[in-house]
Amino acid sequence: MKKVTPVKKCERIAAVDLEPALLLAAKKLLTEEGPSALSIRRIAASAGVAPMGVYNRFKNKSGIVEALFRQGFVDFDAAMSSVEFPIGTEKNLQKEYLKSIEAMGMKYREFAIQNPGIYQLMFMKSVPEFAPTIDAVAGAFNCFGTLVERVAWGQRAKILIAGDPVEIGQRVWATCHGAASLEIVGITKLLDVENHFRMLVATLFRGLLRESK
Amino acid sequence: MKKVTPVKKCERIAAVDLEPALLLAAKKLLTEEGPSALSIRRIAASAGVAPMGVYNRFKNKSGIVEALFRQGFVDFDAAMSSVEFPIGTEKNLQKEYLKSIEAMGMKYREFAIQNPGIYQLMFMKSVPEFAPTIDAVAGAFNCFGTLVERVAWGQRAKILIAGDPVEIGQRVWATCHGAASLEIVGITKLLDVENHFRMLVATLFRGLLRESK
DNA sequence: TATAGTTATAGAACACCGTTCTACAGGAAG
DNA sequence: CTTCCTGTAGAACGGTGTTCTATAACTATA
Repeated sequence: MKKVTPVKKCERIAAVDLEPALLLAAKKLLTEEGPSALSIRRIAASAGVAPMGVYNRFKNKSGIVEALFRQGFVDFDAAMSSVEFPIGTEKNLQKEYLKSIEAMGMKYREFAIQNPGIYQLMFMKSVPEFAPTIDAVAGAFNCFGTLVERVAWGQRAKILIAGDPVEIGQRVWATCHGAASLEIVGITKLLDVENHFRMLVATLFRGLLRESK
Repeated sequence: MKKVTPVKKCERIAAVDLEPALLLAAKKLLTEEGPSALSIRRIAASAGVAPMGVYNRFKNKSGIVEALFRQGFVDFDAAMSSVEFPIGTEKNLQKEYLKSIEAMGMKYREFAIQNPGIYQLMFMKSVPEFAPTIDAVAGAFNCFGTLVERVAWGQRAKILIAGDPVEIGQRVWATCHGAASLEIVGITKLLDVENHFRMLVATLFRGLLRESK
């Protein structure tokens, strides 16, 4: 038995690239049937492979779930960053600023409503046996930076009250998350939930305004 | 085979009353080890009985989980209702009102922090295979009434802005839930989370004030 | 090209899960 | 005492995550 220099995994090219197929199948199961349908056997079967096919690409179930978790935050960040933001010192700056904030809020809700399975995985521990690694959590907090920057921008423009922009950003996040998550799990009697969300964000920012109007 | 009038279950007295013991064991498991530890076998073993002992008292797993769910809302309602509320038309009424609102908010957070397992069961679908019956959901919405009443009270006292008190109450609930749930799942970098919660509620109610101050 | 070595695969196996079935023990009613 | 019913324990079934085993396929070297 002679020792042999091992061959790198990535040098090998699979006939079909399984990893994306597995992730797609997992996302589909999570979205369409919820967390309890997210099993190794079903993911593998849905991708047309044996359960071991999952373990060959990922360490274990937490591994593939974490891949969904990370991709979720990438998509989430893209959605949030896509919202336009006032650039210069225009006329009616405060009005423009609040309009963009409202748009961010509505974009937040849109992401949550359109991706409830992923959203619950990201923010609501919906897969009980899964806990993200500290590395994945750090990646998740990156998206938070965009929000903090926009809060700080509003403070520099003398629109918002003073204070730690991280703490104030967390107030905004908590507010959006509260409404979105209650809506996802169906804890509401309201008919027009979209308008409720809009009003909630508006109320919070009325409370955050430097000058009362 | 003659038809016999059946004996009522409750006429029989068990040596030890198993139902409370099972519920206690279930709550303990949920609190100390999380939703994935909440299994029929472990609940039964923890109460010193075979798995069938659970099925004799409850229809199935959802049955015992729903009992936890219902009891959670009873305890939650008691906690919320325990917060003092200004009664008459005192001096500094607005100040007193806002103080009691802040106290309610902090009580909300206290309940969530001290009963994270139950809280997640109640508001975050933490047990994937469990969905409360419409009857249990109706019971859950009862606690919401207290909040709505206090919002309406603030409107009558000309402290808060006008609007549907149910919708405004939902804004308050969503805000508290957002901060509490993010704290429970650990999505925050803040050091003083308690103060953050207090500031958030204060911000929301600054936005809900009729007269800007 | 032929052979050796490494990898990915399928499938069985293990311990756990919720649930159901079966057989048995014990008390209540006639 | 006999009959009936209830609550019990334990096995069993199909599901879960995970590991092990044997085989097939592919890469690298002689």
